[in-house]
Amino acid sequence: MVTAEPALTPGQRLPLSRERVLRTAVAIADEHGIEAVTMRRVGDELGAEAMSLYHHVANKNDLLDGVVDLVAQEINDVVDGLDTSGPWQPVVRARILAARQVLLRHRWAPGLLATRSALSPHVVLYHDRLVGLLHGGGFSYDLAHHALHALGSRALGFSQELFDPGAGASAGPLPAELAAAVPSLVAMLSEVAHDDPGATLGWCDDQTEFEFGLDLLLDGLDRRRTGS
Amino acid sequence: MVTAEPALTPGQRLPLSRERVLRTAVAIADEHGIEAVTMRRVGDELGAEAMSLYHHVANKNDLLDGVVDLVAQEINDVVDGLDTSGPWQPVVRARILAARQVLLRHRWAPGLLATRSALSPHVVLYHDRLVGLLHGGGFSYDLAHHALHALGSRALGFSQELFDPGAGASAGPLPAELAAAVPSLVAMLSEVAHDDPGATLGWCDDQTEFEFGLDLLLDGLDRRRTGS
DNA sequence: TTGACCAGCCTTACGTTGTAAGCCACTCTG
DNA sequence: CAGAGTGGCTTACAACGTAAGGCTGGTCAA
Repeated sequence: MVTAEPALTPGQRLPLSRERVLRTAVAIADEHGIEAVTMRRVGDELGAEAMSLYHHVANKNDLLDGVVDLVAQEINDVVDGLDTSGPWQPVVRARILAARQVLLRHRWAPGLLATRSALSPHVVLYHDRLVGLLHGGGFSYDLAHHALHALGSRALGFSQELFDPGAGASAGPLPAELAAAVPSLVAMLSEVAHDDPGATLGWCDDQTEFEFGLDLLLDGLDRRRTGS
Repeated sequence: MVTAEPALTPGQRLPLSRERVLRTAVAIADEHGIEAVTMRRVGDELGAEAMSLYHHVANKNDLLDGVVDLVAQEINDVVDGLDTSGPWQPVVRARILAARQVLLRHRWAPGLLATRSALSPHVVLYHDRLVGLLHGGGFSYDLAHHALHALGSRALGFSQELFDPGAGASAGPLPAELAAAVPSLVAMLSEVAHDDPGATLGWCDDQTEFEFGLDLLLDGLDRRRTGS
């Protein structure tokens, strides 16, 4: 039972709608992972047949696009409430970290975001506001443009980690024969106290590391801005 | 056990092997995209049946893991030939840009890399060498660890772009009603001369923008290293 | 030499997926 | 009241990964 429903006269069913379909898909993904989102499953959850969904979404691709946009909308709802006064850097930083918090509620979302080619209106909106803040903070549009590229997915609060250097410490050591071949990693991992394997966003992207990389970029951008 | 290739009498068929299966999968992906890589298709291409592949790969997941590792191996083959003398920063920079060149030959690879959870031995090797270079260049292991996280997928030569700010310029303007809602983006795009929509790596990640973001990170890391 | 074994191929079949096609029951509108 | 949506449902199909097992030729111990 995924959605709270208004009281209906018994026997009557709440009609489907694009909104309900998308929200149900998000709920399923939150609870069982994105791979559990199938047309039949979404239909089941709504007490309908898979084919009925096609009256509200064009196809599964469209459904996933809608799901992404819904998450992006959730991000915008959060960041629009943030204070935008003061120097650009803490403002942008807080905004990105707030977006990140939303994505932490939908761990499957970064992976989905990354595979969508169609541009979600709310993702575009998000970046528009970001450019506005940068420009208002003294960035030329040219530098703001570079900034968007440089931040990449970090602008929305996640980063792509291809391989988790901390996994060897927490999830058991590397396979022995591989460990012998990677002395620098072994040395690094034995020295790094990676004692907070807490909230990660997919690819060993814990909060501290995310903020480190983000600040590296923001500091660098500010230096480019002031021409120092 | 890798058997040397036997001289075949004409009409006889080259036997399958994990190596051949993986190389064929890479070839199919290069030519028709990663979604064209199905067990049946790989089998066809080898003149064999889909089920025969299972004698050489455990399942499709294993096949894709192998494909990723093959690409990573190709990267290692290239970067191992690079000069590693001199200051760390240009050495690492050149190495990452060389890795990028390999990925540009396999445009589907970044997307695949991003979805694999199992760690590829060659990806691990690549990062080991990178850590070695950083440490040799004056990084503490702790800072090197942060550096890996900060670079993320950029260490291997690509970046995750969720939305292409240049697409509006090259692929026709945004939908009109959306354009009206994003004044900052419109202003930015009208000012930015985005005249080289050439070699991109998936998500509007052209060479200039990639290098801009990379240098931002490398400069920042060097500053952290020297404690300035 | 012979017989057991087995690696490496093939065939058949099943469950799951997205979705095309079409039926039917409403509710509007002319 | 006729006709046209609108929004459900049923049926059916092709493509996918892969389980199960058959055939065949080569290897090797007895």
